[in-house]
Amino acid sequence: MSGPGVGDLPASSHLALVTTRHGAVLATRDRSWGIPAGDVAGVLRRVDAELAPRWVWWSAEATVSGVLSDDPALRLRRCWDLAAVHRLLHGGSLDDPAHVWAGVTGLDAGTRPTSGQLDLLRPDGDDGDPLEPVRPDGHLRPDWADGGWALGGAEDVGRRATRWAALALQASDEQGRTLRDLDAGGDPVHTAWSESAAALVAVELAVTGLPVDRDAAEAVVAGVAGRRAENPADEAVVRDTRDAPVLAHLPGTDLRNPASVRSALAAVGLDLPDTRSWRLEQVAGAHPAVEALLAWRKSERVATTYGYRWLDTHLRGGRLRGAWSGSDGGAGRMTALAGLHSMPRELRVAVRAEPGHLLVRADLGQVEPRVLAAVSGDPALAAAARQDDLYARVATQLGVERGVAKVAVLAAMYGQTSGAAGAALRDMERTYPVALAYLRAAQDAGHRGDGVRTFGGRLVPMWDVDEVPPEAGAGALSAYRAVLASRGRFARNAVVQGSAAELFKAWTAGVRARLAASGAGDVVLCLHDELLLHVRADVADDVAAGVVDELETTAARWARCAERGVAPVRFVADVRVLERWSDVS
DNA sequence: GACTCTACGTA
DNA sequence: CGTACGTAGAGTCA
Repeated sequence: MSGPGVGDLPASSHLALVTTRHGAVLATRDRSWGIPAGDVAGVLRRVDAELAPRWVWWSAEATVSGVLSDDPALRLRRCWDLAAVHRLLHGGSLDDPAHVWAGVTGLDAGTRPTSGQLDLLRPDGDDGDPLEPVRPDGHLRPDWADGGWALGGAEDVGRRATRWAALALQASDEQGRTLRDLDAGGDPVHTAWSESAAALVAVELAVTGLPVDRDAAEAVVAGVAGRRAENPADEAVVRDTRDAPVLAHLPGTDLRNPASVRSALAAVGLDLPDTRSWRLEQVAGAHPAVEALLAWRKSERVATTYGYRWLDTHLRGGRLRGAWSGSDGGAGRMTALAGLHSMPRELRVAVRAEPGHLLVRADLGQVEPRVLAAVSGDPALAAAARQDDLYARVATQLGVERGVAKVAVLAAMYGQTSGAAGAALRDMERTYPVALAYLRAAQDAGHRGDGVRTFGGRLVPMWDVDEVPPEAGAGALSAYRAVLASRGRFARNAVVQGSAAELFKAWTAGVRARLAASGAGDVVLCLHDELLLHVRADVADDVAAGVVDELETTAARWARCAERGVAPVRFVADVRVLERWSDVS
């Protein structure tokens, strides 16, 4: 068998893709094509270029990772990621085929069979045709759900892959129907597209990696944490050198044991409830040991987490790589391993464009309050969000200093009620009643234990809380109330943070599409509201302009939901062309 | 070895 | 009694 001819497929339609170690299968509703292993990347490249299908797969991770190892520059344009859409619709982090199929069929995933149960309870395997992935009870057979279908000879695997591809198409149709009926402020179907793109970006990011200059990185590490140790004994020498300045003030302290540090500080007259940095900073002048300890903490952080071991583990061939998730956590932000989301700013000087290339850094300004204005439909906050500096306008509207206004807005979104923010919050209630009511509704839902949905329709489920019996003591009761309150704060924040994540990913998906079309370069880092691109130097300025343009496209799409009470707001990005991430301009 | 606690880097 | 995430070291328990 060979790849499909161009005329064999309808353009711009859903096209299922399943990859195996023997090759791949493409399928429409009524036809399928097999592709031998060596041809997969080439055929996908050609079909994508000529027909621009929306590729349907169970997950980008399972389907595309292998293809990208053969052809790292392959950029498939549009996709429908069943796992990503499942998480959008149903929340949570479980998105394996068994859960996806349970979501599609409306079955309770908790009743799905597992391979263990199959062995124990059904020794005969008498649960239907082994060539049919769906059992009579509607669940996937465990040996299909866990990938067992892909084991065996090329012919058998090819047959099963064809069935698996057909099932993926069926699942995507059903997900699409559910999304179209979903009651959300935004556009769930479009969100499904961008969330699918984000899942693909996650796979691409793991392959592409962040360009890091090892010498520059090691120079930073050396300056902050000391030289590279030559052997385990030398390791102790370097560590003692780091510790010495603090031990001069607090002899005999185990710096890595918070209890030891706390009692050592108490011994010099500083009785603190804990030894966290922000608390130490409050008493910085009280004793020279505090300053030494703060400096030590910084260098110890680099030494243990972002030092030579980190570089040796994750930096290869000038690229720092880690696994990514396109939507993780409660609100569906992207996450990254290998410390890619939390490397200290000091190390950004080592993130450097390769020869002939430049970085394009773009970060969204004040994105969460702008998102709040849009999704809540608050006219006054939206008016502020049409300004370059939202907080300045809020300050005018509240009649306070800009700094106070910023704290008040952030406090409202995070659910803070104490301190100076508490007072400013009352002014917020008066000035932005619609936005505050929106936040309160989310908080109330979370408090009750009900899930909330983001603008794009992502379900953010709430966790269960053990009820306390009526005769419970005051302590148990207040602990219970505290847990309910934390659930409320989480929900209040999730509708903003999650919707902002959707805006970011829609923007990122568009930027990625432009990069793919022009061949200008790659997305190399996604940092919640900041994008880092690595592009050919000769087109860097064009790419930067495209990034701004793409943000306007994304914002306009959001504004099109205006008839549903969504306020048109402006989203702004600071876009710069740089050699090093740390560069100011 | 799995788990919790403390701590801290990023947004 | 301000949100989310990932990583590491020390301690606890088995």
